[in-house]
Amino acid sequence: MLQISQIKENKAATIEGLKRKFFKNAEESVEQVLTLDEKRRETQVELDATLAKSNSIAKEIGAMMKAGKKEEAEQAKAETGVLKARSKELEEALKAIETELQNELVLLPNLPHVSVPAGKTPEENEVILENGAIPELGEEALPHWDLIKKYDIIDFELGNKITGAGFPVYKGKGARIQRALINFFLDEAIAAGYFEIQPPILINRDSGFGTGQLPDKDGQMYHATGDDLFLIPTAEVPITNIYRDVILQESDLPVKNVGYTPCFRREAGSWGAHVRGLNRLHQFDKVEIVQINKPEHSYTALEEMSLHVQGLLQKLELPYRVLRLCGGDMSFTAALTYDMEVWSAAQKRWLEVSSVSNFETYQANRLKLRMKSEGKNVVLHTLNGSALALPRILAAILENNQTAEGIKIPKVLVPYCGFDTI
RNA sequence: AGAGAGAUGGCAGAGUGGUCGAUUGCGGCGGUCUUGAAAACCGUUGACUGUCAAAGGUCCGGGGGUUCGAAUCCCUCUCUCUCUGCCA
Repeated sequence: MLQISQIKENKAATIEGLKRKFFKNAEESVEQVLTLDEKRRETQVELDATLAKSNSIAKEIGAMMKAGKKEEAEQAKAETGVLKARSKELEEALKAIETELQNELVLLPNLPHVSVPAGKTPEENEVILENGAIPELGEEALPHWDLIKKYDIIDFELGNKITGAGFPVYKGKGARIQRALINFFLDEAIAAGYFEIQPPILINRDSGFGTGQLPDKDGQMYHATGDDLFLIPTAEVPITNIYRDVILQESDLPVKNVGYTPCFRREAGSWGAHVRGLNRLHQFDKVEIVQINKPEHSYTALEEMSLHVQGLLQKLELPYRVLRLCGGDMSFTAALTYDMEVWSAAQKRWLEVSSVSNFETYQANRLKLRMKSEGKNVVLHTLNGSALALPRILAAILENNQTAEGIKIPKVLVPYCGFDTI
């Protein structure tokens, strides 16, 4: 959620930023927000004055009662009736204005960072780096959905039976390489200074709101209606919400957390081409890194996170590229996002395996996540990124490393797996 | 799941209708003393909002109500603890 104070101070820049995110009616929305805020302040001021008067009369009545001036007290009581009615009126008005303001504010996406390229579609994302040799496979090379059958390591049919489409069953070496990847990713993050967290994977509405999944994206999450809880789409949600309504000390920063969780996404409406096999699932595993930083350090942290993710891909010997997303392709809440994609040699296309973003104050403002600095509360910056999401990494490993003798496991994973070939 | 008890400032813990935004202790901060430290003693110390600064407003788990006035009374929700039951 954008900060009203920021919108007020940088009205033109706000409108311009909203436009770069292809937000419709930017002028009108900003105007509406500012008008509502003005109205809110006026109402608040009048309400405060009315309450102040009531308070002082109530105090006087107390004194009169003590002094035994009963009649005077009765008279004063009669006086408060008008004030009471007025303050009730104002309170209701204030509530209505605040709700309206909140509803309006929540519709505004985050503003893009200056370095975000113009553009609307994925084609307009900027490729800023490509690393690693693209493997050339022979004609007989198989896509991963055939490889998993050939070696019997992941079973989609069994998943269909137990749950439904998009819930694969990992078996034998398939299960073991999953576990190896998770441990490898966690160990690497811990070595880079991250603190491991194992959060709940069901979240309540407040948490969903805090990181921006609610109110508008509830259709993307699985909903446990009996308890009104949601299955997390990413560990970002519970790990960032640890800091909801928290005021940190300057010395606590930066906060660097890492967590492994399964992730659940309904992916309603996004099924179709290019989603075969492991490319898109309803349940998948992911190790997520989350940082909380002072505003002046957040972009350095973003680069650091990007390099961390790239280091993982290098160690796994996967060819990858880094994209800087354009305004139109970035998520609602991000100010700057790098996507990491690995080359899938049999599908012959890039697969997104990580998305590293700086949200600046957008989430922190909703979360009320601040730091106390020189007596003032400063809204902090939040960042997060996948490090990494498993299924597409596994797909790339399977496809890129296939040989006549089997699939070669990347060296760095061998100690974690306990085998070097599938 | 059933019965009972409870939720108050960083922590502990008073407060049952009128200078209570809240006694007190610990902790924190400042000082005296000391070569230095500790101890002791003195002072100070909740948060949010608002403002140039004030004033003002809000907050005693959340929400609602009674009252001129609520931490205190009523309703409701959530959570915690104890006992019983069940269970990985």
